[in-house]
Amino acid sequence: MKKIRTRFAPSPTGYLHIGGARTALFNWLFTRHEAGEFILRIEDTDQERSTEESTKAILDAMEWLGLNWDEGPYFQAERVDLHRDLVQKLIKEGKAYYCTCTPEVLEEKRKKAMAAGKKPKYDGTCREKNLGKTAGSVVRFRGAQTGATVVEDLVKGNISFNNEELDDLIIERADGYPTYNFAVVVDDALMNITHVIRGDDHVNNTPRQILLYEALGFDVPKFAHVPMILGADKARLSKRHGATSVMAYKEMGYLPEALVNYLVRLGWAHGDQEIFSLSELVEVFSLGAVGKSPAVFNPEKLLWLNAHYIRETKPEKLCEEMKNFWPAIVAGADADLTKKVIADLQTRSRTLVEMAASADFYFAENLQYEPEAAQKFLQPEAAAHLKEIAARIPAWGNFTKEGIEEFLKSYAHEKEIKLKVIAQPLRVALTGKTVSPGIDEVMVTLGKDIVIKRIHAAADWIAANN
RNA sequence: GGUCCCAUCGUCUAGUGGUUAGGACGCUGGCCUCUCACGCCGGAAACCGGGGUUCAAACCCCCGUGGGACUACCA
Repeated sequence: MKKIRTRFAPSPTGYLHIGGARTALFNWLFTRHEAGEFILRIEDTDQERSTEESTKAILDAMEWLGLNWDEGPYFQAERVDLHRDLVQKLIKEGKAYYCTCTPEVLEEKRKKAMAAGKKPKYDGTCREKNLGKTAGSVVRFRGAQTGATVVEDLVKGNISFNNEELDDLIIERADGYPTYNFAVVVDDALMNITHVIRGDDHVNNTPRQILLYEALGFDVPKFAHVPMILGADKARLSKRHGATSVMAYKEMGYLPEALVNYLVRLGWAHGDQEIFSLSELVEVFSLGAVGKSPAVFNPEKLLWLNAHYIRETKPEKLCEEMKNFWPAIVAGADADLTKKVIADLQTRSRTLVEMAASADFYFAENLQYEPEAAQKFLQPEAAAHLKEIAARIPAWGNFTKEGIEEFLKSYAHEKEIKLKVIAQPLRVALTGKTVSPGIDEVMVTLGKDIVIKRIHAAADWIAANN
């Protein structure tokens, strides 16, 4: 049996977007599952729109997602000699011909045909003229005009096209560069790609490509067209639906595991399972389980998955991830402290950005109180409790989560008050907010000294403001 | 317009002739509780419509309807 070889072939005309990432992911999973080889090829034959920055951005995003490749990146534009040779071969064999119709004339004819309610396909003006190469001429493929071409698709099943629907597509442009449909066939064939997995916006191109494979004498690979990703309005996902760049999600504080897990569940399922690690996916992924219908991108569920992975990830590892998100003051903080802060915040953060935002009070030199919080809880009746607690803490030996809980409870019991009577004022004193991690966790993380200092500061504040 | 694809809760989906149509996100009631989360228990919520085939159809067939893609000297 032939070794499985797949490829991801983005065009470097922008960042790697969500849809492309999922296509890459499906390719990668299928290949790793089959122990095949995954090739990366940059389709940069559009000289106008391709940029190096885009190429780099795509590579970065692939790496961030953990989608490594075995060969490449190859650059299609560096292979034009190959393409041109094969174009010449087709011309010699009478399977392609020069065409001198100008884009303007073609556009005109298209409009007319549309207006008359006819198919806007190339009318074959130059098909039998046997023209030679001239300035501005292009090369067209002489397509079959009868019969049918069947695409045997691994996810959609057999799709049949009447060849008369297919017109003579341009395979080499006036500038001497091959067009997509030609270059992709040549490269996939020459790179021994066995399975072409791509978005289903390509299904209509596939019969022409099959004809090209056959004309060139190449084996036709297997095809798998995965459905599109749509926005909330069911239109193809685009910028107006929100962030579509993979790296934008990194910047917004998403973990790659979350994005991968979310993306794979768009159009693919394994029973009722929702959570998958990359290695687990490699084990269970199959193209047969890919659905046929398009999926709407749902940011809420992504957020849930991200929260899940933030909760599940070890604080040590999150420390690393958090480096780009912490406020500036954290730079000098010691790793032990940041680890504790992360542990406190893990169940309460849906993104790393959120986590950083809710961590600021830990590092504040002079804690600011939220006005409503201070007004409600930093009242004279709380001051005595705060002072007494601060006075007792130094002697309290067991300064752990459990120890503090015990300390607070026994204090409340002794004073015959509810725990919450002192918990909220303490919370405001220590965090400046009414919402925070558990008061015991906060105290442990902050440490005795800062706790005492902040409680005194709150008592002073009460005295000064009443 | 033509060609092609698609169709189960709002969304992602399980389901391949006989199920109280299952799970997840979101929404929602409750429990837990020092606040907020987490967690746990419960609820509302779907087979696009019409014809067939069959003892029996979400599942098979046909026709509608709706959505999407393509229709470039873009990929």
